[in-house]
Amino acid sequence: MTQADTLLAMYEAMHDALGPSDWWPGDSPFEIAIGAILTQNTNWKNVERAIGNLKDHQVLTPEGLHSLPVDTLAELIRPAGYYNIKARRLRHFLQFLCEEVEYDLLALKGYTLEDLRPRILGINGIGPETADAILLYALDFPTFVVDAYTHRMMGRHGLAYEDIDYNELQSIFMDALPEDVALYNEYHALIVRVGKDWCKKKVGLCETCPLKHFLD
DNA sequence: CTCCCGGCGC
DNA sequence: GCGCCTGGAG
Repeated sequence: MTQADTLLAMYEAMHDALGPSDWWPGDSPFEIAIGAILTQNTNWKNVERAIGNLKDHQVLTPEGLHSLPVDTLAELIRPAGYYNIKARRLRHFLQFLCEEVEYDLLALKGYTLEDLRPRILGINGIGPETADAILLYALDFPTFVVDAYTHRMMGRHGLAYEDIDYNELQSIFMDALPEDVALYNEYHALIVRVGKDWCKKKVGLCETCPLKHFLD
């Protein structure tokens, strides 16, 4: 069985067990992008509270959010944690949107992935995972999102060494899988779901895991 | 107490 | 490479 066959079979196993994920949760591409920044090392439930606050104050638009003083923004996103840092990170992203496309997020779809990804990574506060989440889930670019769950799951299955870096792990998936936005979208979603419920940090609940047949 | 769909600055 | 940022749930 080749690496590609294994990764595709793992996808099938997770999808058969869990069904479609319908990701990313969010009512608009802009909301998805904001959620990607707010969820950095943070439980999604807390992000939902923060986004709810932004909606309640009717500022979940690029111009509306950018018009807020940073302290006001921080207070609104407080439930998401790291609120002072994240308020600044959101403003860096909004500043980029303003300068690059005059707040028209979807205009970024006209860029090539190769051109746009480095620009997104150049925004202070947006690293590779957040950048790829925005590119894939908000803008439909075919880039694979790697996160802590991906590292853990691949490590425990002997498919990646422990200190593999982001780009290497991303390449394992992108070299093996067909370039398919819907597949990348659902694959990462399934990894997160398995990571939360089975492939936990301290101990994996391997006995009941959808991927148990892929252990040595 | 640990963990959470990380990233930065030192 | 390490400390820091932070609230909320379990």
